This record gives sequence, structure tokens and C-alpha cells, in this order.
Amino acid sequence: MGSQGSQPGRVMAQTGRVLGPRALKTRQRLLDATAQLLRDRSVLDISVVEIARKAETSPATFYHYFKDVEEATLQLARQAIEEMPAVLEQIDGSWDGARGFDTARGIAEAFLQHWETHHAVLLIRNLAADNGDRRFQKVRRDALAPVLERLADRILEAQEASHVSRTLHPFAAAAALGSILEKLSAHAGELAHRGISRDDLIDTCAGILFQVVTGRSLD
Amino acid sequence: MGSQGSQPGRVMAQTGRVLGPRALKTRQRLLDATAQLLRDRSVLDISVVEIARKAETSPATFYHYFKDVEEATLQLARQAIEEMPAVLEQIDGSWDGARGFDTARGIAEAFLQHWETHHAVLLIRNLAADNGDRRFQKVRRDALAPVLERLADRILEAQEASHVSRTLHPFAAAAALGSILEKLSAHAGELAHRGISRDDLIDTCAGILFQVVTGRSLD
DNA sequence: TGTACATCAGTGAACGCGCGTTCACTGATGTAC
DNA sequence: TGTACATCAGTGAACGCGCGTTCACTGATGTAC
Repeated sequence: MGSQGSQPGRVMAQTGRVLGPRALKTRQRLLDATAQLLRDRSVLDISVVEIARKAETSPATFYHYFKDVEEATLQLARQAIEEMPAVLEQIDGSWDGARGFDTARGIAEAFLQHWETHHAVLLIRNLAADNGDRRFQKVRRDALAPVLERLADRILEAQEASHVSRTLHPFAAAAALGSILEKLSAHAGELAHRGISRDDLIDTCAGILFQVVTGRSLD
Repeated sequence: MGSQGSQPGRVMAQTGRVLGPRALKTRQRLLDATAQLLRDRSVLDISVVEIARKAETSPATFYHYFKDVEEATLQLARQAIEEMPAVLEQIDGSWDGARGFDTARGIAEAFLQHWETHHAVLLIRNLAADNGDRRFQKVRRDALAPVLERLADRILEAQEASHVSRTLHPFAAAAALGSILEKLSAHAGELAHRGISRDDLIDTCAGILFQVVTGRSLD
């Protein structure tokens, strides 16, 4: 997961040198500063100079570790992946009977958590990926693929048991469910105006998840 | 729908003057140039100077019509709304029996069309809205609300006929379906690598739509 | 334990570029009589 | 129908600012003996 691909597992400076513990701290400080800035302004008005200021270091230092602001953002997106296991655990839970809905709820909760924590970074990741940037596409795929594949497996099982229609393409359906989950946190803010609570939202998403994955009706 | 809110229905220059036909053309040329630039680069690297160059006019002219690049983007997002009626027509179609699936398919098709046409602008609209920008939130709401409300109505009807569980909040469910539709076109590109065709995708989305709106199973 | 040296890490200061923005102006179009 | 004038629309050129980027340098840390 280095900033260059040339020496896997080792974080490196732009020069290709392996970083010592002190350097790693400075680098992380720059990343944290970037994340913080992204929280309250748009990517559009964030500069290297500003990041350096916030991290209490100089722009020259920034360039030791990152080519530009985009690359720092990419790193942040990579770090965000590390929480996904929490979501995976949920999916592996039981989908049988009434407990299936609880499993679906657990997934929705874990996802919402993930998004609330990394809101700004994930939005940019998705924008860049949707705009065709390969590196961001890969990061997003790495984050979502395990989740989607497991969901697709469940759907396939349900199809083989004739609970779910063959009209649905398992992976495409999983991806569609993924997009609901990704939008959850954005909706939370907006739907509050319509008197829809966080719980309503989670229940509703879980309900759709449950219905599509198991092919069974709720209630 | 003017660039200022002060005189509704009339497009105005920054000075507040109502525009003549010649001025309207110039303004539209600037908007078109912006849309074109957004198509092949990120918003991040689009400048007033560049837009003016592409529109074969001067930066000074740009400032006659827009405060900044963001405002031009906002206008483009407003113009994109005008196609939504095509989607609405679909929703008002029949949801009964086997024709329900065709209706769902029509919605997915119309939405995909909409996104393929305005890809870049809609991405930015959503990013800005998700980042909390009120003006972009309003534009997005104006575009989606009619669609979501109609979907929510259908879901409510199905609940009253006891076809759909009360666990789903009608409007929240509609919003969730909306997020699938919005992601459709982004997925189209990425899922192609997994051997999922455009039709698979539309069928799958339509399937989920049908299932959630009517509460019935497919096949 | 102390000293010399090598490498790692960080930075001050400067440069130049390109952009945002504005002003005073010119040219185009419309209207009155 | 022609002329004078008012308003609309567009622009060349300039200014200043702030950012990206780099270089030559200093200070910190580690290591050999």
C-alpha cells in the first residue's frame, strides 16, 4: 500500500526511499490535515499550501510524500478500506427466518457508520471513480468487492433454491444494493426534513436488502 | 429560473438587467462550453478563462452572466431537470400483472438515458448537494421529488392492499430506489468488466423496482 | 562512553505562472421623430 | 427614409494575488569503532 507501487507493503517518499517512524508520523499528520480540511470545504478549494499550514509543516515537506493533493486523497481512501471487515462479518450472519432481517439491519448499520466516519473522502473517491480515474476505481472496487461478492453469493443460493427470480443478475443486484447503502448517509440528512428518522431509513434499507437477497416478503 | 432570484422567469445578467436574444445566445454558448469541458476533465481543473476561450469570447463576458464557474454548473443542472417528465410518464403506467415489470423497465431506461446525457453535470450536482450546498440540494430535490413522490404513492397503495410490509417507509424506500437509478449509468461502465450487459443491468434494476413497489415476486 | 560520520527528515525563501477579476472602452442594435 | 441618440452587448489589456514547485540548506537521528 505504498504511495508508489514499486515496493509493496512499504510506505515510501516520492524519492522511493523507505520511511522511518518519524517520517511516517509526519506523513500521517499531512493526511489527517487533508481529511480535516475536506470535512469543511469542497475539494475544489484545498491547496497544498493550506494542508501544510494545517499540519504545521512546510509545503516542501508535503512534496516529500505526495505528488499532489489528489494523491493524498487517494491514500485516505485506501485507509478507509480497513474498516470493511466489520461489514463482512454481518453478511456472514444468518439469513434464515426472522433473523435474516436482523442481519440486513446489521449490514445497513455498519455501512452507515463507515460513511459517517469517512463522508468527505468517500464522496471524492466516488466522484473521481465515476469520472473514470483508474486509481480511484480500484480503491472503490477493493473496498466494495468483498461485500458485493458475498451478497451475490447469497442471492445465487436463493436463486438455486428458487426463492429469487433468475431475472436478477446476482452481481448486478448486489451492486444495486451497494448503491443504496452508499447513499444511506447522504439521505439521512435530507430525508430528516420529511420526518424520516435514522431508524426508518435503516429499517427501509434493511427491508429492501432482505427482500432482494432472500426473495422472501417481510412481516 | 433566472440566475438571480429577484425576477422569476427572466434570465438576467449579474447587473440584474433582463437579457435580449443576442445576449441569451452568448450565455448559452458559455453554458455549452462549460458542459463540454466538464465532459472530459474534472471540475477541479476548469477555469473561467478556459470556458471563455472555448466559447470564443472573453472572460469579462463570462462575468456578465455568472458569478463563477459553480454558478454556471448550477444553471446546467437546472436545465437538466427539463427531461424528467419522460420518467414521470413511465411511472404513471400500469403496475398490474406482468405489465408492471415493463413499467419498471421503462423507468430504468428513461433514467439511464437522462444520466448518460448529463453524466458530468449530475455528478457535480450530487457532490455539491452531498457536501451540503443548499442551491444544489434544491436543484436535485426539484429534479427527483416528483419521481420519488409518485413512487412513494404506489408503495403506499400496495401497503394499503397489504402487498407490501409496513416496515418500509414509502418515501424512504422511494429514495433508496432513486439511488439505484442514479447509480445505474456509473455501474454500467464498471460492471461491463464482469460480463454484465446493459440489459442485465436494466432488468436487474427493474426487477428490484418492481419487487419493492408492488411487493410481488418476479416470474 | 565518546566522537565522527552518514543518512534521514524537514524547511525558508524564492520564482514564475496562470488565474480571477475589473475597468474603461468599442461596436451592435434598437427607437424616436 | 434617414439621422441622432440611448441602450445593449462584448472585449483588450492590465493588475495583483496566491498557489505550485523547487533548491540549497539546516537540524535530527542513527551507527561504527
